[in-house]
Amino acid sequence: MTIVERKERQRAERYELILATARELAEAEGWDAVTTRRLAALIDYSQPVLYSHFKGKAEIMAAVATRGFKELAARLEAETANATGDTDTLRNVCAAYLDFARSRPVVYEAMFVLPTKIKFASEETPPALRAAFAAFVTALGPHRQESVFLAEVLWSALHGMVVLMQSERIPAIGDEDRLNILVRKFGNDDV
Amino acid sequence: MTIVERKERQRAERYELILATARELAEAEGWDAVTTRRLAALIDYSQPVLYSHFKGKAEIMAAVATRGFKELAARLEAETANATGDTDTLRNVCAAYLDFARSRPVVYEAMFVLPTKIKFASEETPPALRAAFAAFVTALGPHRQESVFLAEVLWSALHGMVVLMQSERIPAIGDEDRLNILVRKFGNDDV
DNA sequence: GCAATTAATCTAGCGATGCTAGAATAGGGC
DNA sequence: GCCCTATTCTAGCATCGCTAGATTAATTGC
Repeated sequence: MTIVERKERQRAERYELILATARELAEAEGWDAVTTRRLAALIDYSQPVLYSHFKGKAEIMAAVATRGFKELAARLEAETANATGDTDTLRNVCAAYLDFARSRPVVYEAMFVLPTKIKFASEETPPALRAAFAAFVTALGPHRQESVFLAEVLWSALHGMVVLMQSERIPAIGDEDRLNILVRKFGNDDV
Repeated sequence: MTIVERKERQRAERYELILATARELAEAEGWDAVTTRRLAALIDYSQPVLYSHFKGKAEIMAAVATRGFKELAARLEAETANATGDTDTLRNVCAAYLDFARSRPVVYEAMFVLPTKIKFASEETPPALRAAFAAFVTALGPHRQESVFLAEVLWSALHGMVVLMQSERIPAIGDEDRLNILVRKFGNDDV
């Protein structure tokens, strides 16, 4: 069985190599530059090898996105876990979300912008994605009415800020100010 | 000169035909289906004719987007103009924005989602786009601190709701509830 | 250790895409 | 009616995602 194991391990390594290379190429030149030919050349294999791991380019991007969900969830949960009960938890979670988007713009794009087959807000939703959303609900504090809708609106605002900034539709400067406003508006002093 | 005039008029008509056809095809099957070949076939001309009007597909989409800015600005200004001073102005403007996105999803996509050469928040920004943004500032009411940043955050929230809904990342139901929350949070009772 | 079988990988190609150079065709001016 | 100019089309390029079939490598059976 050890031969089979070795093969499986090598396949798994190549799977990871494809994902890492796709992400790096996207980070360097954008998703449009991630063509199956370039990706194959970068991993020193021919095109069809990609299709033995993934059904197509979209599935590669979905896999990169799934990794992103895990990282995002970890970052957000780190903030809610450390929550000392002070009122800064909401701000910290929002800041962590914006930081993630800033540090991994193309992964963010695959997760939340580009067409994806990943199901949101359904039973098939990946656990990491649910966890990330749950962090918003937690950060908004307990005992609030319509907390799911509230979290959706907060997330919408953050997402809007991210994509409008990334596409240069709102200025990069003002970042901090906008976060301040958002936290003030969604803080726990109910209006 | 009458012959030249006729030619110019025919060219202008064909320009409009291209834009209308591109929009209709996008509305029917999405922007991916708007290929230069299909578009040319639909207007009963060959491909290169498109390039005598536009530099490329991106420019056609930008032209459709520009028309969209005008329509959006008109819709939003209709709400701020009718403002009787009551507190519903903000809600009406937000609702008008969401309605526009709902009624013209692909135009909205060209305006605010897809990569575009149209400059936002700069001196080259089209007047209609400025007017639309100004409507948000107005709707938020006078004498408010950081009114531009505030408007940017409001717009971000609305945009986030639109794109996350259109890409099925937040559920279609809850629409009304989310609007209620947003208006409550951004209402003029400063916190 | 060698042949036969199976698995892995590659070459080559299909039907599209956006875009364009050069040929063909129309139209207006004299 | 002829010529010239402007318009439009035909045909093709490079590239895209993806795949069938040939080819090579690895594994198994003897």
